[in-house]
Amino acid sequence: MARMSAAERRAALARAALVVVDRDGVHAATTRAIVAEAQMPLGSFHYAVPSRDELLRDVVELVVAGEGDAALAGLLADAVDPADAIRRTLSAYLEHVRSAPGREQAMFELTQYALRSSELADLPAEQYARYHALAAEVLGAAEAHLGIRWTIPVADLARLVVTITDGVTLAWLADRDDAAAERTIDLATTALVPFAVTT
Amino acid sequence: MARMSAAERRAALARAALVVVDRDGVHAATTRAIVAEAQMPLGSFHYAVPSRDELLRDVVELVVAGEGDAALAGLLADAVDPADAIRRTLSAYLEHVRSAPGREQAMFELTQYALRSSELADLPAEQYARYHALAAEVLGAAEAHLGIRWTIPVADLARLVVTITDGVTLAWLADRDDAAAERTIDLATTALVPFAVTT
DNA sequence: GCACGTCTGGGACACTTGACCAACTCTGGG
DNA sequence: CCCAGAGTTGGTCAAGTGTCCCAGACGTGC
Repeated sequence: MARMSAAERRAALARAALVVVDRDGVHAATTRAIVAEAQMPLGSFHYAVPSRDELLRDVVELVVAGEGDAALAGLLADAVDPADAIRRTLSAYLEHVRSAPGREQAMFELTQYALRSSELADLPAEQYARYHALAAEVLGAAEAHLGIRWTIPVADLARLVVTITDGVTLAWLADRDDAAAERTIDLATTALVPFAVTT
Repeated sequence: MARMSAAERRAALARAALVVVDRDGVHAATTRAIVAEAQMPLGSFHYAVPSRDELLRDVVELVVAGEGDAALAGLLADAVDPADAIRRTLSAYLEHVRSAPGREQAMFELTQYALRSSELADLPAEQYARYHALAAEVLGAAEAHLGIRWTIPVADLARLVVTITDGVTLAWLADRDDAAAERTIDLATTALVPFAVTT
């Protein structure tokens, strides 16, 4: 194995763990599966990381960061009106989920796992705070880009948006019904539009 | 141990497994933990059930059935208008979650677990079909009780409602923010009301 | 009364898991 | 040059896992 610092090795292990969790689920992310994915000997694991839970914390960080990048990537591009913008944004999110279902499922699994763990119990709250902040950021940017104003506090609307994306994702993961998911997004769009007024 | 048929024993094991899953999570629902909860010797397990996964299938059935009872229990009681009815129903659901967070989390965990398992992969689709049907039933009953009509197909609206309850539950489980959850419900109510017209 | 099929329950097996260690190798600063 | 400390690695441990087995107890039909 190439020589690398403990910090680098830890980061590499976190990336490998994410690959395993994505492909096989959290319950399959054993120390051995992770080092196999990272092509390291088992001994390296506890040299770079104090415990398995500690590494999973890193993985959550990784997932949350990745989620942010995807959400912000050029969504408000060329929408003609608020309804179009909302629909496109939600559809883009669904597309993001469809392109990597395992990763999105891993996100849920990690949240549930953390909630049950005494050492990781604080993570989910932080994780969702980040999601809500991210959604608020997108909504705030939309005001400027579309020449509109939200008639209710952006923080509240952000939470509702995350609620909808989570719910749509969960149902789609369960039944993989693309058409139904699109219809739900259309409906949600119709329901959200009245919260925007043109300035 | 009292004498009982294999079928009865299987049902008792399923109930015990649900208690364990509720309290400690799916990953803690080992054969030994389940038989300990049911106060049975370990040997009884594989006499009554061919495999652990097979029992988890029963548990999902149990949860889904219980969920249905809770959702239908006197929700449309005494609402003065559609908005009130929607808000009360969603709030009642949130209260249901708050009173038994472990069970609701267990529901999500079981869904995710089933999605990863090759033998249980068909369960989540069925599970969500039941949820959607249940929501549609409630919405249909609301039309009669409230003297309204939904302006869009009830099936589509049902999926949106499940989307919202799932999303609200997920966020609340993560941050336990009662006030924020209530605000989300208020907002969702406002967004849904336009889909109802009085007849 | 008695055999036969159902049920009981303690023990065992083969395997996986997270964690740890002691012995080795390499590298950079004095 | 050399040596202290950082990094590497295979082996090992105790605990826990799902599954299976079998000797016995029970209760029911003949």
